[in-house]
Amino acid sequence: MQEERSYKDKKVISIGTVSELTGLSVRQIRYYEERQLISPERSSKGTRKYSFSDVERLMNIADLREEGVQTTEILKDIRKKEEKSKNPAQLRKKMLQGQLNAHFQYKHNG
Amino acid sequence: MQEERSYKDKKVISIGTVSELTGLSVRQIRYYEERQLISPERSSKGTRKYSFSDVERLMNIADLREEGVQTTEILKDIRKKEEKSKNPAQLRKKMLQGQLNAHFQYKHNG
DNA sequence: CGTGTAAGGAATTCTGACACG
DNA sequence: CGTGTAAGGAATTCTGACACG
Repeated sequence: MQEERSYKDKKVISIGTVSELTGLSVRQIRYYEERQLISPERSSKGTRKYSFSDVERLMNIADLREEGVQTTEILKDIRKKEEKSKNPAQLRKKMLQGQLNAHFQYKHNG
Repeated sequence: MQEERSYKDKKVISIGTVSELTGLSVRQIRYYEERQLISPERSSKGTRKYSFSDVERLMNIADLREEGVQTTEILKDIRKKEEKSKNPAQLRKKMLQGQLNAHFQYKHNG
């Protein structure tokens, strides 16, 4: 419905609410922005506004940080993922490759 | 995907942002709550939180108010609509009736 | 590197109330 | 009835910085 997508990406949530939603401190959320892991928008008065997508991404970041992954590494991961989603042809190719791998593995094991 | 639905109904937007999104004043938004046209949640510290659904409803309310419809009437409208969406069988019946009406009207006019 | 905290200021939100109509 | 506004207080958000490690 296209409308649904816009809800997920619309930046309307303030940092305090994001903090509650993710369990991260306000300080952490601002720091991840400094490291370019997220890019909130600014409201007319300068307060940060986040989308549900941002919240999800922050939860991923939180998980990775708990595993000890540094923000620099996380940034690389994010860039890889974005590259993929911007190149559907390449994505399909990789998925096909995955299926082929699974296929041959099945034959070998069977 | 079920997830999408949750974005639309999750109450995370503060009143100032809702005001920007709808063009209504903060005073108006609070008043419509007093008249039971909307029911935001309260955050841990007592601030009102709205969902995208609430924002949409407020835009409808704004349109009706501009036409001069009083809040009491708007409340009735809302209750009617909610009744319908809670009774799918009745809803289908009404839609069928609508189709029948359109059919006969067509025959008469043609 | 990643995060806590105190600092000072600006803007938000809340409630109850008075005003106008 | 519907909405604006001033009032006083509490909580939020912002930035730049110092601290620890």
